[in-house]
Amino acid sequence: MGHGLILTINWRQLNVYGGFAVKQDSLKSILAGKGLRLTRARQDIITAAQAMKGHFDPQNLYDSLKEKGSKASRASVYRSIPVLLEAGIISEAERTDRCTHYEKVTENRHHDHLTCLRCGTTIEFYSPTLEMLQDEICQRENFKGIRHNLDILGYCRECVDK
Amino acid sequence: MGHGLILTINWRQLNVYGGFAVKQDSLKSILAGKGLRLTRARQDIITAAQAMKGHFDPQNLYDSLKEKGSKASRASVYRSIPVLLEAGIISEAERTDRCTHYEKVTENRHHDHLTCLRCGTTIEFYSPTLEMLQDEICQRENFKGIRHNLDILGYCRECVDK
DNA sequence: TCATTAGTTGAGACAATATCTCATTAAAGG
DNA sequence: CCTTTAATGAGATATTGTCTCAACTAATGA
Repeated sequence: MGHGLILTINWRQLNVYGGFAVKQDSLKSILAGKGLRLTRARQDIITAAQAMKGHFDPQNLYDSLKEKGSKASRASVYRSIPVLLEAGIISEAERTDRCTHYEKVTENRHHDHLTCLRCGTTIEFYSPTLEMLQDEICQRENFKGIRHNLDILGYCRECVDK
Repeated sequence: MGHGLILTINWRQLNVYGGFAVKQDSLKSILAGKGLRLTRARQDIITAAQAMKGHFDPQNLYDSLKEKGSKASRASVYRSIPVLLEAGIISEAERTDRCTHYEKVTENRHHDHLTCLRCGTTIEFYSPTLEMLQDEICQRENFKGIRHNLDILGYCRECVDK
């Protein structure tokens, strides 16, 4: 499971995550393969998303764009999110009552989250067994799993006694 | 994991889920123990929640109340949801981009969901192994798990080829 | 280079969802 | 009853997400 799409793998190879630039031409051709264009707004959004630290929601991303002086609109941010998801640039981190949070895809592999109900801290974890188990469940139910969200809510070490 | 709280267990014992009435006195005393009152609005909301079939969101619940002629306001519905959750009367079913969906807690044990990205169908499943695995993960991370949400997104049997 | 085509955009309207305010009501316990 | 205080309803407000549409621009081919 995890990120799954072939496109994801290409993106991962194309992007150098230490702060280096993305190879524009290759990026462009991948988008082209999907009938998409690498426009200014899309570039700005991709750059901003890759510069985000930790979890962020669409509004955070928009704010960050404004800070950098980009003209990209809120609508474009929302419109780009499915693209960024499918391209493997970002992934869903957690869904709150308010909105969905995302995080950039880095060299880290897929992971799930423990979220503290008191202080809001999130602890990332990855369990291969859990991933396999989910694949099994999907098979059993004749379901083609694409991705998943597992959020375990509770209390972290610091908050458990309070 | 699953529902976890002591209060939940009490509720489960108090409520007869086949359509019988909730024992008002016990219910009241439990609320009292938390400094809460069993008001008319709260009663209506609890009754309505228990009468809901399948998944529902706050608006569905409010609509249902109006159908039954209750005066309870939308604000009260939103205000009651955390209470109903903690009391184990409802549980979170899934979070969409728009809002959170809930379902009443019945004699069915806790389960997770497979959600089809195309037609929106949800398939419920329960895996004891998966539950145990999560407990292990929590232990490993020194985290006190209270509840969790696992939503596997993908394509169901009918939609996988389309 | 220029013209055509079609995907994309920004702005703001709009819709949907959630929270807040506050005067009023009504439980609970004397 | 009376007091105290949680809870309420109504509507204002804030937040979040989608939609429309004229203008723009990337891609393509002449």
